[in-house]
Amino acid sequence: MLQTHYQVLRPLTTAHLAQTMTLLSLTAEELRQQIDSELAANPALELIEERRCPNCGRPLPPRGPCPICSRPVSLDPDEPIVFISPREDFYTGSGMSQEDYPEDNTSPATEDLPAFVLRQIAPELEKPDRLLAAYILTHLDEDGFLTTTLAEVARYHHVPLSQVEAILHLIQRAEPVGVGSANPQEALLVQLEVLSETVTVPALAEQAIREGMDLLSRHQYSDLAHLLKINLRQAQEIARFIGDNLNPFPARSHWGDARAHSSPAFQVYNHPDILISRLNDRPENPLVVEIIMPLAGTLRVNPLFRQAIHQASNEKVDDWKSDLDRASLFVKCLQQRNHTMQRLMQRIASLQAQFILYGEKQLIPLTRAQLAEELEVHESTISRAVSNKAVQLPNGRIVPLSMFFDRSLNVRTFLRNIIDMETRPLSDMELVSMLAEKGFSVARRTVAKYRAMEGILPAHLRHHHAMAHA
DNA sequence: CTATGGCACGGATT
DNA sequence: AATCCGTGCCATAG
Repeated sequence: MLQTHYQVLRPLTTAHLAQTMTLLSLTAEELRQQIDSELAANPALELIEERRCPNCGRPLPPRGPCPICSRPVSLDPDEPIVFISPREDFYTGSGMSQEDYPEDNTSPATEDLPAFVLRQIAPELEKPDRLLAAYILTHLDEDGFLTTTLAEVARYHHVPLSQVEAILHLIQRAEPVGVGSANPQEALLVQLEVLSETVTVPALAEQAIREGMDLLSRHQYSDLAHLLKINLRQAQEIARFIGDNLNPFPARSHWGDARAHSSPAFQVYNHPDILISRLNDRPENPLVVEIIMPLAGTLRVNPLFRQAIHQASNEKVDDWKSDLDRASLFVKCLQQRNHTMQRLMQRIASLQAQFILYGEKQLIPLTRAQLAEELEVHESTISRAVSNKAVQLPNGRIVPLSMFFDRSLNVRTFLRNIIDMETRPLSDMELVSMLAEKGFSVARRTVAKYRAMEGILPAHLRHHHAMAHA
């Protein structure tokens, strides 16, 4: 069913293997950078124009017909359609400029973020610094994060790094506070610092963000408590403070359209690397899985370059030849990455279709090792492919791809459910038997841990707030 | 005495 | 080889 036009599916050389592995573990965003630099460095590589399906207007995968329109009618409706989807528009890569901010969108503050910020800080800057600030501000994504590095800016403008740092310092402290940070963590730290000038903040909040960022975003409060050497309740208080007062995405216009459950829910999500939706949004249709290729068009070895090599002068010919080899290697590796991702997602989407459609209760336990065996690849291949990637589910939630391998998520969801519906606070022991009825055998101690993970207080501290459901 | 969190151990997973 | 996760044991709080 996968029409793969290339002969080589098995790495031929160690170079091939190494590069494929590297590419596999990159997110779409990182892949974009990799491709950009490769394209810039190698004249033998060529980007050919994007093809769109004449029928539905979608960008087409590198080869073959439109995966949606040309789908055989007889196709098994339970089998997801998986394909590589070139969508440059998802990324505000290197060439982004002001008009990327839509005018008609939301508050006046976001109508033109760079100008808005620049206005605030311009009075404090000399003219050359103002230019530098403007330059930095054009390298923000829609969450207000830097899409470049300070070192790069400094190099580009031939100024000392310290100067750039000073300007960024100003930018970050302008509204929206934290804008221009490299990542959510940095943004939170800046916000915390600014906040601490006016109000008192929890003593360990900074350490929590600095060292426990991932625990925080995954609601693993017990582990956070452990890390900070405090008790669970204090950890939850800190998390709550952070969730209430700080915003990991300072410039995000609508942040949290798919909010999670109870507590201060914030999740660190980047752009999705994979999109899952339902064909035409019709419930009876199969799932559509798009693996994002952050590129408008297709990469290939430039045939003209290949011809020209015969006329190359003798001293150049070796260089050209190596360019050619590199280019074709790169293209091959890219194809291999896509092929692996496609097979992987095909299998995952098929196995976890119920989860994708009906939620966390339906998640079936799945290990990377198991999948590796089925797909006949090495375990580490699956690991690389899964790590650092984000998936957008049909309901709009963006979750890490690793969630498909979460061994206990379904149990925890049931647990949450039981506690939501309880009429009197149930002890962990009672919860164990409730779960047993649902077919989960877990130890008492484990229930306690799951509770903590979900940020649910122990029985004697739970009261009844039967209402409060949206 | 009961309920729960800390710590640590071992097996599974990455 | 390193890390994660479920579990048992024990101390402590109520």
